[in-house]
Amino acid sequence: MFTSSEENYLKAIYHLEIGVDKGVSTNAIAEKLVTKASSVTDMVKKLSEKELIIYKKYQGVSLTNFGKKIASNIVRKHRLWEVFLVEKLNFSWDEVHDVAEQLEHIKSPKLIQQLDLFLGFPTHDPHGDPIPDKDGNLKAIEKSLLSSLIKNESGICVGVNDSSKDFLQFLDKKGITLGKLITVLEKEDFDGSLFIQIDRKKLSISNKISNNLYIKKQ
Amino acid sequence: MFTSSEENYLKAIYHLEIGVDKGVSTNAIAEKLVTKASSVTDMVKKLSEKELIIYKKYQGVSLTNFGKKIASNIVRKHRLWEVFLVEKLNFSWDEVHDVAEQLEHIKSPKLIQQLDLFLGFPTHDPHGDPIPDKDGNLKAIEKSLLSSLIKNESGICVGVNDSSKDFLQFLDKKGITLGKLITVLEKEDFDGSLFIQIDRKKLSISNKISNNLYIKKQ
DNA sequence: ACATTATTTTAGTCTTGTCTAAAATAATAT
DNA sequence: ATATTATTTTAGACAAGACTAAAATAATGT
Ligand SMILES: [Mn+2]
Ligand SMILES: [Mn+2]
Ligand SMILES: [Mn+2]
Ligand SMILES: [Mn+2]
Repeated sequence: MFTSSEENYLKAIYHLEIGVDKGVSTNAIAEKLVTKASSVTDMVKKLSEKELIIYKKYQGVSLTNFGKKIASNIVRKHRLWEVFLVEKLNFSWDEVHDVAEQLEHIKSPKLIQQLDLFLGFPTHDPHGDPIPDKDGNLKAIEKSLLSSLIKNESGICVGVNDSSKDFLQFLDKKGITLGKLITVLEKEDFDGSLFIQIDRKKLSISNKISNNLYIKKQ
Repeated sequence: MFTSSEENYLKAIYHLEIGVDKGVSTNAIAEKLVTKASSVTDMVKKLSEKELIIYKKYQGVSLTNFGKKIASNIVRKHRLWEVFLVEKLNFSWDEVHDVAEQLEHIKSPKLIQQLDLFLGFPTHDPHGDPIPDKDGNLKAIEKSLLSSLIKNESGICVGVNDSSKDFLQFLDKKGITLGKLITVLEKEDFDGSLFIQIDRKKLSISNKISNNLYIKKQ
């Protein structure tokens, strides 16, 4: 149906337009896809021709319903494959992304339907991100940034805001994984750092870390 | 490392040079890949530049050891994915090929290593074809065409020579699947057709069929 | 041996997706 | 209001991988 390149542009726009009400800028897409603005302009014209996005010169772009459907399906495939890699093939959560970037472009509706079944219809990927259903709907989980907790509050770790290898490996090193209970013992006002309890360990984490960890308050 | 297109050419040459001692012809490759001879000439020059094949004008081509390694690895991936689709995702043997054609190009050594483990190190794919190991070696199974059996001989069905959807679905319809015991009850000399027993059923099959079914004699 | 046919290669073109450099437009600052 | 800067688009080029048509070479038949 569509080329891998087209799919990657749709996916980028899908992620970029979340939570913003104006069009996604050419430069934003270029940065996300590590390409040049001129290349983006070219592709954006093609996607517009195919009614996947709305595009007016200098105005940025937004997905049509059709485009949204295609894009969310790529995200769905990406996240299902990530679950597969972690649950069935012993990958760790910092190893799955690059492979999923390839697998998400495999074309076979039956494959994804059966994979979904095989995995037991997961709703979230290994990073806590929701998996869209066939219609693109996603089950929003109520979550807050760890940095928003105050002293003596606690919650379960349910996701990350930054999925980079570096950050995920850092969390592993500190013993922070999804499902763990975190309690805020102290909060330093001057730098926003937290002194937390996780398992039997107490540790101090910077504001940069707590701004990238999602918690389900309890 | 290599593009999907390059990998497809290498795989085609790999399959075509089995059992022949002279170079694989341009036309043979073109036919297998459903492309034009001129396109093949172009690609063959590139692969030759990269030391994947030996090519001299008008002489046909053959894989170098390096090319053979790359090609057998694609075949390995193709067949492991076919096993996965049948064993884990409820695909039937006539549905797996097209998806495997895509999956074989996914680049991740860890993925294949873990898939192999997950599947229990299978040696053959759903069509009875051997799965090359990491070094390209394949475990040859002794097998004969069903058409070579004589009256009252029998054997286990271990593979197909034709993996087309049509043929595989025909076999399903007749209840012929890998692992089944087949006994030749009668052999007609004038058309080579066989009257065989499989399970409790007796049926007649044409020479065209028996020429595409591999049997392990017993 | 030579004419005919089949195969392979070359030459030139096209599409996709990228790039650089330059031009056009929009946003911002004085 | 105008100058400066930032963003976006256009123009032109390139590489990969395909194609058609024509030329070159090899194979075959008489
Ligand atoms: Mn990912
Ligand atoms: Mn993810
Ligand atoms: Mn196959
Ligand atoms: Mn097979």
